[in-house]
Amino acid sequence: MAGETGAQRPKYQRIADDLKAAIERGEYGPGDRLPGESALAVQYEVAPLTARQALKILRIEGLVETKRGAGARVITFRPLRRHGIQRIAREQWGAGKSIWSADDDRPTAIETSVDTAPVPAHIAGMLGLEEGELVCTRSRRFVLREEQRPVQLSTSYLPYELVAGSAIMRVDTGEGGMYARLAELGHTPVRAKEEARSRLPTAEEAEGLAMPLERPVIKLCRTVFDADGRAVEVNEMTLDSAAYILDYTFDL
Amino acid sequence: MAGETGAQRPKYQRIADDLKAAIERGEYGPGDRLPGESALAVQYEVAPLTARQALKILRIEGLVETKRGAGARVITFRPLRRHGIQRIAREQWGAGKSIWSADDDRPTAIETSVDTAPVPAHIAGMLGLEEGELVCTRSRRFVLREEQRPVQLSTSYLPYELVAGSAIMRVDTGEGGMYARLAELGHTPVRAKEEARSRLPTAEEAEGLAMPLERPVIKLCRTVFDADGRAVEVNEMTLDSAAYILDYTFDL
DNA sequence: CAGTGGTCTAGACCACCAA
DNA sequence: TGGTGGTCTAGACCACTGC
Repeated sequence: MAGETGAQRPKYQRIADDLKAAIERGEYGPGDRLPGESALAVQYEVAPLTARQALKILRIEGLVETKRGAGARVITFRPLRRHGIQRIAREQWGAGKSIWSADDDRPTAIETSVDTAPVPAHIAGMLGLEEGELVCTRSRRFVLREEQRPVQLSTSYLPYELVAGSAIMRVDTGEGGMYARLAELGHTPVRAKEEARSRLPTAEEAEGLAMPLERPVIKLCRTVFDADGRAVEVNEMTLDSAAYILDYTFDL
Repeated sequence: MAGETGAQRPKYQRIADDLKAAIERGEYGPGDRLPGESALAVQYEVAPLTARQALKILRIEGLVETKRGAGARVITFRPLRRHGIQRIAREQWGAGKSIWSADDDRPTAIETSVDTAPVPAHIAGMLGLEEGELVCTRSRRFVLREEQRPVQLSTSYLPYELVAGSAIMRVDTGEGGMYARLAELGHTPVRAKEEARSRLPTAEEAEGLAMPLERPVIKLCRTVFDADGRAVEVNEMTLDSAAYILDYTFDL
């Protein structure tokens, strides 16, 4: 049977392929329990560890969720679509809307904390600050409203000197959000830069996103500039890589 | 053990953390060989499999490259920065430049193959074609010139009816590339949409990119539209997730 | 050739969940 | 409380690399 492309595909890959295909066919629906690793071991005549490696693949891809006493259950897999450009377009916050309303799946909010602290070393350069200068930090955790599932961690850094005393330092930034307030302060955001890369999560990130350690996160870093070219905000985001599609639409 | 700091952090995670820190400190430079798994097993007093799990983490993050008879060697890790927007700006191809010249790391070359085939099902909708209609496919493989390292697979789909007989169906599309030719055909690209998501590679993708099966790829799908809003090209790209930073800079 | 990593087996203990 | 997955051990064989 084997012998086509790369000689023999490992057993755990074949088992994973089978399970994926079964999920694809609808044989296991969202919430259904997959066969346990011991059952798979018997069925495929492999050692339990080999069966587990197969399940691990599905977990990395976000197809199943495994819990210790429970089994492996199929996830309702509908990735969020994040519109990187339209969502922070001026029409959004200019009209008093939250930037989230530009997304297909708006269901998100939660757990905002505002603080003042010395600028972290890796942020200082991006904001044009010296070591030791103060920034306002706004940390948020976004959770899907219905499923209770956390999908994003976010921390914004703004120069303290710029936003001190403004509504940006309050948990509720008011109509139009942070960008509308920045505009009122004379620093209208006119340009943004987003950098996306992928890496494995830290223990804290994995816990905060309720995701396995072996699944990568997308680190998204947005820098926003005013008309003078000054960086007024750096937003570091952490996304579950299996939960998101990033979307950028632009004119040439 | 001595310190109870880790509490419940798995041993293989601790070992991986140690190795990452050592690489960070420069203790192991690019090309250096890390201790083998048996050496690690002795050093940390764990089973060989546990040591291997640690090395697997470094391999997923792209810090080391493992080969069967050789050991684990530290990678020269300089992620490529891909400018999603500027690189296909009209000034680029309009001036006769290759779109790659917009990137910091232009060192990329090819293996182009052009073909004509029925449109794949998942592409048909994006191009507004019916099942069975023909498309021109341009498949390429991009390799870092110096290191010989493959970093991207790419397949473009264009409606056959649109490009039949043009230079787009030749391997060398001429000055300014495909987009300049599309403009000459009366379908000047004016708008683009890029979708990025992450998943584990297929066996073919992993082989084509010379990367491990357990490290995710970034699937990047670009659709390009002309002034009439017609989709004239769909480009499906596969990127090594450890090798790329995606960069989108835009006005609000 | 000796040594390496990749896969696999056959056990074990533990933390945790569900019935 | 019984069964689950998460971690770990102690072996094994094979494919491959470098000498």
